[in-house]
Amino acid sequence: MSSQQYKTLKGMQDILPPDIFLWQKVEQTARQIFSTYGFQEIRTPVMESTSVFSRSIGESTDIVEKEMYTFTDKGDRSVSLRPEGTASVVRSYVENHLDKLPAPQKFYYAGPMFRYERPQSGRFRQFYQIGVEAFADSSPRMDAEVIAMLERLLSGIGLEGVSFQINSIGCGQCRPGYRDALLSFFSEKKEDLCDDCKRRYDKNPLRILDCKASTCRQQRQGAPRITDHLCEGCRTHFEKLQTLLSLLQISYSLNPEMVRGLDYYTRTTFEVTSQSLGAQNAVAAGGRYDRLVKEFGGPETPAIGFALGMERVIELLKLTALRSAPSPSVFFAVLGDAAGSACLVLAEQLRKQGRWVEVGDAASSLKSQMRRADRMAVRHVFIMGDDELRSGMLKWKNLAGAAQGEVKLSDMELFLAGQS
RNA sequence: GUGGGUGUAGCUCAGUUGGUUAGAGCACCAGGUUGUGGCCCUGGUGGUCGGGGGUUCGAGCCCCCUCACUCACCCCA
Repeated sequence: MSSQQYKTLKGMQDILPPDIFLWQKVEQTARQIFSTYGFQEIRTPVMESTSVFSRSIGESTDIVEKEMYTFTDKGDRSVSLRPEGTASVVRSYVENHLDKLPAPQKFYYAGPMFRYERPQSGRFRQFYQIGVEAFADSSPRMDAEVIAMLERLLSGIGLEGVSFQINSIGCGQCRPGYRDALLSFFSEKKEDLCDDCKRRYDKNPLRILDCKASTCRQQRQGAPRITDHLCEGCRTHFEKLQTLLSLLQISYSLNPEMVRGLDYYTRTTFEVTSQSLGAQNAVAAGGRYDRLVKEFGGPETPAIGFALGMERVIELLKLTALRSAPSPSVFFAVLGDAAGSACLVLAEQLRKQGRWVEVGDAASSLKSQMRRADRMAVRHVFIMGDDELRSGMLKWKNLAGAAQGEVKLSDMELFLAGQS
């Protein structure tokens, strides 16, 4: 405790067994499901030129203004650890001319992100996201596919009690008009808003819509809705998406007050939340960003993606899923040095077949070795001593039940094959 | 960056109005007669009571400072 000199940095943590098995399960499921939708993995560096993030996420967002791990490298360049995944993927898309691949181009990534924030429940300075990005398809069908894929992932790993919310925040055509409508609506109520919202009024008025303060909740009664201000294109896109989601039998709710923190979003936005998580209740979030590739110097390319917060998903899984750590299939309890050596050889043979095999410590008692095997939840224990070595007959015991018996050394593999 | 809460064994926590070598449960290790786990019994390992200073004859308990963790706000996955 206090005698410990070294510890992880604030907001960073080790991921250890048995938790790690949940992480692996989520990652494996994601890879499997994503592949059925034609998404391929992309790995980008965790560090980029600072401008990659500041230009895409938005110069005046909190992420860029105060939450990035930014420093100057030895070549006097400003570099930053990635605070999210999309900017890097878009940079890579443009840099590697991925638009020349058959359209649409679909990618996923998994890895750590970094934000210098005060940690709290479900929020860390190093956190992991699994994300996907689909380029060069502006159709609401792609929106529906991406959302369906997310839904299948979450149900595939056994998550329950999460809800999908969708919204459209319009495009460069219609959002300015909505923003003006919002500003004029709140202009006379500004003094009654909380201090944070007075600031939001100038900086990001859409944020007033999801303020938690009760006074602001009252003040925004009757505020104009983005969905009533969408241009023709955005409106039909949004309506079509809803039709498709219903067709796919994905349950969702409309949330016209859902806003986005990142500047690059257009049209469709969506979010998956859970009531079991505390204040940071978003499990996954995403949306369409039809102008970002162009802003990065690439061809005009629509795109949509989402990111899922691993720690939050794991937290939810821990609430419901039973934790089953893998366990050895075979344990050799050995008595005497000669038996120990013999079992070392046997263990190698069985491991070649992919079995997890443990060999006990010949220096400790049989009782102690049995206890150890039990605590590891081993399926089969074999006892090897001088007698067995001489006769070539091994004693076996099934720890789950209490069955025991003998088996010829030469029949062991057959025996195990029959048992499992 | 702002506010609240908590810091006693690996984990979860007791610790009476400040008073002798600081406890429990769980976990871990080992025994309970020759080579058999789980249940039970016994024993053992393990703590400078987050750190520093102060008050006192005496501080895990009181005061100050500090650090860490945690929850919430801001913001966000």
